[in-house]
Amino acid sequence: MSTLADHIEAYIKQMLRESQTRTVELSRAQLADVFSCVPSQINYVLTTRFTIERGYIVESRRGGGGYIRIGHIHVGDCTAHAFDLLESIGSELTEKQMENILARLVDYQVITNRQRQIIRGIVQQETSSMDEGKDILRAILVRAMLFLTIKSKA
Amino acid sequence: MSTLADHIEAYIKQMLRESQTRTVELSRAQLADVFSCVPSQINYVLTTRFTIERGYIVESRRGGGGYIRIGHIHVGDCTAHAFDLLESIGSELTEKQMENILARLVDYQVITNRQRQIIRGIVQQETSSMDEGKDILRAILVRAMLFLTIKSKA
DNA sequence: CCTCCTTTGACCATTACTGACCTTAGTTCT
DNA sequence: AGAACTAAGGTCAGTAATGGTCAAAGGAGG
Repeated sequence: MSTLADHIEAYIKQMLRESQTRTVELSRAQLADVFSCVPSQINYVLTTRFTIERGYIVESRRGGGGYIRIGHIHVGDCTAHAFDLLESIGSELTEKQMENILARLVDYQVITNRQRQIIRGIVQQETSSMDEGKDILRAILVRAMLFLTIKSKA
Repeated sequence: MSTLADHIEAYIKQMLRESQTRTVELSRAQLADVFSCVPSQINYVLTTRFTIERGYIVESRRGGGGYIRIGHIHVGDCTAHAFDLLESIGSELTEKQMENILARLVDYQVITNRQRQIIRGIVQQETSSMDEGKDILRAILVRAMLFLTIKSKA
């Protein structure tokens, strides 16, 4: 965690944690000012880190009294939600899609950060020597490992 | 007789030993500079020495503020046997071979009986619709799930 | 010699950050 | 009501800063 974008991300997540409603409203210009950066840097952080794939919803309004509102989708039963996520994996899974799923499962505390790293390593290991079909094998592997993890807990 | 790669390996391992968290973060370019070599030499060392089989987890990020992070997973004696078993899995694994391995792992208390059943189910699920290559996929799946289980414990 | 491991470098991919320019919404003046 | 002004936020393309890949060359040992 060392770039400006990382710090802004952490800052927003902290605000989210502190808010009861899992929603924060902020002013782009003000936030940019806090971090002494250009306002568009905020957009950069929002579009790269607070995506719908990771469970965030960002709304905004321009003009006078404009704002940016960030919400985090959280479900009561994390395990159930994890199952849904897993079932959404089709026959292929790109690295980006995998990252998003892992990020959400870490968020939901269904897997630990360490487990995420291990899963990444294993997938990389197993797919590295392939020249085609990586996405297919990745889908199978991720599904298998996550199912095992989730079911082992239940 | 030690090569440059050996020195870099030793250097990183030293850093790991000195770190409290068993994790080090480094800059590829800087490290290459320390050893006056091309940056890709670092990748060579990482891919040949810091593999998941040897218990290392390597993460990296490109771009501004990029980094390479290396973590180490200790495996206890209780799981050492399990590791040997896993490494004995070749490119194919029949159902019988799988059953043998699972039985031994249950014996060693590396996995529970319940986990064995879950693994069976997942393998069944994933291979059922294939008409050839089942043994290959089974090898990959079992290896992945068992690696994950063992390493998650460490 | 032949093979395997090491080393290098040219070329590639990804991520972060900035600034000029654009769009939208509210407010005020005529 | 309409025009002009003010106050937000949005886009996008360019630049810089990293790390990744791969094939070819080099070298040590058998």
